[in-house]
Amino acid sequence: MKISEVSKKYDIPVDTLRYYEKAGLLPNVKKNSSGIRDYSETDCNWVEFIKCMRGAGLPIEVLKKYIKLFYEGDSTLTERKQILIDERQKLILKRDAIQSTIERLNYKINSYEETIAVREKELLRQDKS
Amino acid sequence: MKISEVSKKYDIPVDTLRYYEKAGLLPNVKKNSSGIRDYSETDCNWVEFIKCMRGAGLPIEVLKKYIKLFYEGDSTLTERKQILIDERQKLILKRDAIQSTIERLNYKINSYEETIAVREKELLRQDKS
DNA sequence: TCTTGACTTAAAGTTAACTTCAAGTTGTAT
DNA sequence: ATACAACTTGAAGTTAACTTTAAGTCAAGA
Repeated sequence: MKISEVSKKYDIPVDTLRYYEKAGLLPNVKKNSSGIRDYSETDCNWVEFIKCMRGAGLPIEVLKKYIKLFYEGDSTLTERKQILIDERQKLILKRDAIQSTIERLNYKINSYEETIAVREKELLRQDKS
Repeated sequence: MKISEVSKKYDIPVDTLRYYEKAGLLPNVKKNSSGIRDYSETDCNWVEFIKCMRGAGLPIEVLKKYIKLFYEGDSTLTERKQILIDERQKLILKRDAIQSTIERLNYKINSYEETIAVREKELLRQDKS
């Protein structure tokens, strides 16, 4: 798979894909004799994984570390697991912060609706008098 | 209230408080005759609001717009409400993306646990033989 | 063969949100 | 009075994650 196809498939700019590779997130993308990238299925799965994790805000550095350990083999299993546990915990906190902000916004939006309703009634009363 | 007290109360660096003010998020902080800031209760409430919204990732620019409109009075009520609705929607999407990433991590962590358990059993069997 | 569009690189530029720095002023305790 | 911590400003520096630019190479169609 060429970079432009991967780009389309996962909706990630080609520049970003090359950037990820340079940053160490895709250490195994092969190139043909003329230097053009050919993404394997495994590469694509990594791209999809990276997209998901980045979408939740995991830093490049963390993903880099994780992927590096992955390619080091089974001796890094527990370390990799710990990274995922740590990041999951951060996501839980982040999700909860967002959730309570959503609830605060719900409350505020309701207040706005009430205030606006009152203002409209007042205008109506003025029209009639 | 002095800036250092506000900083302590809300756990926000003084530099960040001054930065917020410069960015237009705290347009009403008064200064005494020698130029030292004196935060009113209203200022503090804005600080708390900003902290909450920033904690969920709302951009400075959005908060700046909202606060500007607030100080323009009742004629901006519906526009302010719309900003909150838009930002709430973004937060909902963000929360859901994080939630599905958490679930994916749950699954992966479970897989790691199983894999590690198998590895440990294998080691044990080797020890015995 | 020539053009065109996709590919390559390294390096510089951008954006958001701080964070630090330099240089000076003020308030309080001894 | 003097030290010293906290305050002030404007400007420069930092970090993460892209994004753009410049300058070139490669492959396929007219």
